[in-house]
Amino acid sequence: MLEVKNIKANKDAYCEALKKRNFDAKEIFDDILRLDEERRSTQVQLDEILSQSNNLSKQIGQLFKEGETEKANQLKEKTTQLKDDSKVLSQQMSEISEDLQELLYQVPNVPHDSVPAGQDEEDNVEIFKEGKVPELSKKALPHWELAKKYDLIDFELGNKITGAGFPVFKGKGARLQRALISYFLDKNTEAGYSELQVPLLVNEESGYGTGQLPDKEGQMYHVTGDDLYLIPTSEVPLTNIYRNDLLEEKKLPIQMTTYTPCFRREAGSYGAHVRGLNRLHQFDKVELVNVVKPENSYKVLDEMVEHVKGILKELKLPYRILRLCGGDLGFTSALTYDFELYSTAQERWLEISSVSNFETFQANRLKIRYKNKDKKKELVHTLNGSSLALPRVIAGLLENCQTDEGIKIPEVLVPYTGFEWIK
RNA sequence: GGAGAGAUGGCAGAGUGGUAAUGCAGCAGAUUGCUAAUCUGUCAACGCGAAAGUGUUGCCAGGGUUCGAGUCCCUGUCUCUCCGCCA
Repeated sequence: MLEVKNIKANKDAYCEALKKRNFDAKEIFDDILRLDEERRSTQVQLDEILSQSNNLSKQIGQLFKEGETEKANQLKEKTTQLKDDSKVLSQQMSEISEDLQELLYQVPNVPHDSVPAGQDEEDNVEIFKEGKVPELSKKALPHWELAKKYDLIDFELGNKITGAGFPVFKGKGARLQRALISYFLDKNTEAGYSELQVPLLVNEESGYGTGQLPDKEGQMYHVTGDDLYLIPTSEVPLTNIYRNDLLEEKKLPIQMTTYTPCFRREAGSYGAHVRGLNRLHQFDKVELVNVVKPENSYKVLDEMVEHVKGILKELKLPYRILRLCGGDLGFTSALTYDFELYSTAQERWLEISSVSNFETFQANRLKIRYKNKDKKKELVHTLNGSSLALPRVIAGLLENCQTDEGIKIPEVLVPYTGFEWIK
């Protein structure tokens, strides 16, 4: 959620920047500023009336004490009008605030200067590429075939237990996944992140805090019996840890990492591109969240990108980094880099990580602030990134590391898996 | 799941209808010849004001009664104790 005072100060610049997202903000900004004016003038009137009514109450109390019942009763009559007025005004006040809130929720984050204009993923800009795409033999298989051949993942079994998109990992497949989780968490804690374990179910308030609600309600599994939501990403519980907090400056930066399963309904996405591990209803992910001072956020964003690069480099997997264009940028993000792993057998790129700076957009909704040097309260910047989404890393790993003899496990993982080959 | 008790500022803790004591911590200022003491000020949100200031709101949340609610009534949430169940 954008801050009204910033919209006021930078209206034209924001409008221009939002065009990169193909979002026409002019009208909605006018409405927001108008409602903000209304809200303030209404508050002035309301405060005045309440002030009078408080004064009268005090007088009445005093008169009763002194036994001047008649005078007190006279004053009581005067409060009736004030009461009616204040009811009307406070009703107006809450309507205006609600309308204002609703409009603010509709405006996406203002893209960073470096974000290219564009319609969709076609317009994303590749900024980095690394790792050799292996030359595979004619016999190379996509990961779902490999998973079957080596009995690593059973997709049909998941259908039986739950439904499509809930695979069962088996044997070395399960072990490989566990190894990757441990490896990622170790890399993250080495880099200074503190490891947490968080709830997989969140309440409505948390959903609003990070922006999954109200827009993306249909993407989350809703546990109606207790009115809770299964997390679509651990960003939700992690970032909500600091909801409504006023942090001390010395506490920043806060760096958190966690491993959780993620649950997404993915309604309406079926077809060839969702085969195998490409798109699941339940998948594992190791996440990074940073809560930082505004002046450091872009430096931290770069560090996160370097950190994820380091992991992929060690795994020796071919990947590229994209700077997302305005049209592909998530609603809450100011700047996002996507990491894509090349899936050799499928001959396509798979998104395995997304690293974003939300600036104050989430912090404003979540009310995460800190006291700066001048003792002024200021919103923090929040950032998050995956490190990494497990199923697609496994898909790419299986496909890229396959040989005629079997699947060769990357060296750095061997201490975690306890085996070098899947044969 | 059943029964009972409770929820007040960063923390501790008073307050049963008249407008939130007090203590500790933190921060700021003053003062005293130094790891400290003492005194004063200092909660948050939203406004108004050029500023000094100043108004409103906030005692778990949401409603209600009242001229006036931390206090009374209704609903919900959470915590604690006991019982039941249980990895």
